[in-house]
Amino acid sequence: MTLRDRLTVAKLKATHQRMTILAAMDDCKTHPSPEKVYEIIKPGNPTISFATVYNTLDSFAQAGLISKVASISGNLRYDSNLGAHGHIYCHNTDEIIDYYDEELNKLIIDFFKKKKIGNLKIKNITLNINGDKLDSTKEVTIK
Amino acid sequence: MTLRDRLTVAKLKATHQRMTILAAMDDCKTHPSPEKVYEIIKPGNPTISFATVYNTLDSFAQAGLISKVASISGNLRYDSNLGAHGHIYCHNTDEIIDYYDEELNKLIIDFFKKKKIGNLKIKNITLNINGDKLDSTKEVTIK
DNA sequence: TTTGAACTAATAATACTTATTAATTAATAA
DNA sequence: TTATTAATTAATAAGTATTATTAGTTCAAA
Repeated sequence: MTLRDRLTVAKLKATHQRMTILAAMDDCKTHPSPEKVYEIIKPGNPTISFATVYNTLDSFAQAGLISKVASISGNLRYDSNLGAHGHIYCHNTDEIIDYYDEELNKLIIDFFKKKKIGNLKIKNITLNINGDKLDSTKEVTIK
Repeated sequence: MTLRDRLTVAKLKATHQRMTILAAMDDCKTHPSPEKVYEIIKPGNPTISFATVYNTLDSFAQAGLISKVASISGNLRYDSNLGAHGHIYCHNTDEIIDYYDEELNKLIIDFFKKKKIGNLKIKNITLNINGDKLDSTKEVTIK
């Protein structure tokens, strides 16, 4: 689906600013802060204001186009990956890395089929792995 | 262990302010923000400043006496429950509720015995359940 | 096109967090 | 017990992050 159509489906007017920001989120594999998104689009779109980026990301999250990610550092972070997945939080580098494992996903789904949580409309269930990178210049590896 | 001893073990001087704040955290079953902790102790300790509460909570977290909890709303939240447990995030009420299930805990531990995550020193693994309370005047129930 | 509601840019206001510093306090040793 | 000293605190200033305001602009429907 095109950027325009996705915005229309979300009942948001398809403005240049919004399409630019949505495209940037699509491309961004990290979990960027509003500041970071602003830096990414700034060179190609010098007239888009920071407040617009900030408010637009919030409206995208409200509309379900992206999601907010809880962060330890306290800063806002957004996630363009809407599928079920977990996160690895590297506290010492402030990185948030996606974690997905088919088997784990199934395990969790099966578990919550049996469990009942009342008075709550569940949006999603995610597994968080908290830790510190040992070598901050290298990647975290999963196998 | 007494409040005094716990502070001493953590290599923090056992001041009146710290013992007051640590006791408040012990009693607090929610996951309070610095502001909330300040409100709790204020009536009985009108001379303790907000900055002291703020900085003290941070030093407690550094020392491992309590832990920081990631929050969606972006505000700092602390947790006095240091055992392995997950959280239920109610986005519409900004509540964070502890979730612990013996079977789930075992499932996750067993899973990560098999998985290897490299270049990361894992502190803890928690399951987050995100959702909205249906009736915000009532509790979330688990069974 | 024209029209009107939605949106944006710029910036002001507010809220949150961190830093500074003089005064105070706890823990140690005399 | 008191003196000493390094750590801590209160008060507040400074720095960031977030939200609100508003005049002007843009989009999309007619």
